[in-house]
Amino acid sequence: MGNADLRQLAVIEEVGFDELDGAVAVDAHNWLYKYLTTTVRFTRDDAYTTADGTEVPNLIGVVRGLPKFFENDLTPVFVFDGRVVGLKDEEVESRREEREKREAKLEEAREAGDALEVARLDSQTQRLTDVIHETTRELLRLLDVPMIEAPAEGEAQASHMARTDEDVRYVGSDDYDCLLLGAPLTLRQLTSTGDVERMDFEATLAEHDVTWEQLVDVGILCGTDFNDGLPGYGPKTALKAVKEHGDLWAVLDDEDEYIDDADRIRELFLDPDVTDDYDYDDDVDPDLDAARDYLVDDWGIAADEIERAFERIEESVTQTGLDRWT
DNA sequence: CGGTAAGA
DNA sequence: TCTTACCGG
Repeated sequence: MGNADLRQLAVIEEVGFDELDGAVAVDAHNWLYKYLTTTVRFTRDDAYTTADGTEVPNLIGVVRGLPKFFENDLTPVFVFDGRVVGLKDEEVESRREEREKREAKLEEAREAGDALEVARLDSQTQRLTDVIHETTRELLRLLDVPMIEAPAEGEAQASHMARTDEDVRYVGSDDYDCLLLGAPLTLRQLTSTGDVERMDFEATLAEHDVTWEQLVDVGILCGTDFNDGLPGYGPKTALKAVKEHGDLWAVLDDEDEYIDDADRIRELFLDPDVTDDYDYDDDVDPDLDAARDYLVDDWGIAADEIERAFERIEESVTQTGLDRWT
């Protein structure tokens, strides 16, 4: 039941930032989530929580995460999710169960007086709140960072842009779904300090001598966000079966198995709900004073927490000028 | 999602 | 060698 199965099939190369340039369509949800779970420490609630208890770890996270793009000649285009798409009842149900399990553990920790565990579980349940989304957008707006609203899933829109928009060279996401969505080059680990992983769609197809449709079929057999996959089918077995029988239907026929809505799931990857009706200006001209005021005056962020990040943004944006691809 | 231990 | 289940982040 994991897309991580696809890692074993994907052609992935480590690349240095100096090998990259151009625009990258960043899956905003994935980037924010990753940033909040890795960089922002739940042990330091104080720095990220306002006087009235609103948690806005994203404000520091976003402003500290941006210089990495600018300093390396990458223009981020943040792609936000639209409406939630296509989740089956089973998936909704299992998420509800997960949430209830977490809440039970949280209650348990509260009763035991385990403050650290409470903070940890708390930060897991909160995560990407409406406030976090709204304030992230406002901050990006002030910093003049390009943003796109996806009609449905952000990673689908980002993958579509990388496939069809000649100015967009990469998708930025850690999600292996991007491979099934046909994103030519996906940059993983953009939030970490080390090297970036570049996942190559065409090279992956060539490596295993399969078509895009067949790769999607392999993914469905292993299991995706939308289905459970066949028991006993991991990446190797699924790939072998699809190549042997040609496509998903032939494999299911041979195994006398059935996957609910398989045709619909296939379409979610091969022909997702995306739009060409977007535009953005990659000539980034941030209003640094306004952004700084927003963080410090409106949200009470300590000025010294963000000063260095602002210096880096100012230097990199004014020095290189991010408009050289227009 | 990554790592890993266990089992088939 | 491959799949699964679990945990910690």
